[in-house]
Amino acid sequence: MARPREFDRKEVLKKATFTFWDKGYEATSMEELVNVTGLNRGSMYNLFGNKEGLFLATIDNYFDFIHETFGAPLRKAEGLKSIREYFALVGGKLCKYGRGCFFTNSAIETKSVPEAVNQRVHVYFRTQHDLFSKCLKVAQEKGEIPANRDIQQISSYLVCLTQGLTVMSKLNKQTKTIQDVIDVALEQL
Amino acid sequence: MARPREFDRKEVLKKATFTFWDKGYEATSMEELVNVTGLNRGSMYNLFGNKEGLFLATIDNYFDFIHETFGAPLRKAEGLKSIREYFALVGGKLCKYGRGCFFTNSAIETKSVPEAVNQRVHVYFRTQHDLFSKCLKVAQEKGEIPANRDIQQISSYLVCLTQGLTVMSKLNKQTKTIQDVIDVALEQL
DNA sequence: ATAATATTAGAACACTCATTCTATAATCAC
DNA sequence: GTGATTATAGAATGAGTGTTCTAATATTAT
Repeated sequence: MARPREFDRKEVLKKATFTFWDKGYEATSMEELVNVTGLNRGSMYNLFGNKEGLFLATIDNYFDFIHETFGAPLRKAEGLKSIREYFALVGGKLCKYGRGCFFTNSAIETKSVPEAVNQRVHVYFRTQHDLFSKCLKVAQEKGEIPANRDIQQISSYLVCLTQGLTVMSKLNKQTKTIQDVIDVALEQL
Repeated sequence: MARPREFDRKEVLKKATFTFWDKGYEATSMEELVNVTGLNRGSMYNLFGNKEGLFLATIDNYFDFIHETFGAPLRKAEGLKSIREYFALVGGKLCKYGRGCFFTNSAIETKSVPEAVNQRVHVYFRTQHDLFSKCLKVAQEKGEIPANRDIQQISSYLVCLTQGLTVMSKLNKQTKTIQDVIDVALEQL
């Protein structure tokens, strides 16, 4: 039998995620990742293969985080209430972390990032769109929004809103501005 | 007297701008910039000092481009009409180029980009906010929007919308989706 | 204790990066 | 022409990159 690991894969991944999320794929060096995780270089390559593999792992890790944290209100699909709850949550967290969204950041960096990451980013935004659609459908059944409104259109609008908020949170850290935008944006629903 | 230049500074800058705009600061090498501009390495450093200087020059060049192209309808300040015109223009160009907005991309890359660039990015978004405000004020005077609405709030919302569209144009190149979002977003104004 | 396996620390490698330097060629005023 | 100046082509530099390798150390079942 062999010597057991001295580190926790989850912990390592978490630290790497924050680093990539903060600085992007290209600007983050393995040197820095080794320092920040405290993990040995060799163990790093053993665990994740290479920089691409590690980045993919952090993207997956982030997806799980998003799914748990922000997906929850949308999956309840209780109509407009769920959507308002979602944006309240997003607004709060965006201001708190000030890093924007890891997926959005990677979407902007699309030309440098491994192709597998681009695919996951697309899946994520499609998932988000679908979740909005389901909530809006319920809202329509409840009579919260007019029956003649195009749900796909509004879903795209809400995806756009999320991405806009994401960028703003990297520029302007004032919680009030983010909250103002959410208020105006959801007024019409 | 000395030998005259064989290149046009404006042309060089244009090519460099597209490259940085497309790939970002960190992922673009001087090697590539030398190839893409056709300019000699030495002349490059003579003209712009270093990579930072060149990037700053492209950011300024891009600002002028934006100011001329997209600023025009907003500076007319004819109320809601100007704002609708602006988003029609933005929607069209975003889809056509598929590069997003150079300022937004740089805002996301904020940690790697020279500090002077971050300052310019902030100035740009403040300018955009102010232009929206002026248009909305006129709209309010004309009675196009209710007198009790908060203009600063709506301006922030429109800035957010622009940034969201920008990100979407890098993800989804369908013109229809972009147009759909603009339609929904401006419905309430 | 021994054998087997894993982790560690860090040297080594090949490559790319931004930048500088050198030598040559081209242009102009005189 | 001469001399001054500048562009050009590309070699050279030194630091940083992702990755691999080596040797030593630690752990555990037997």
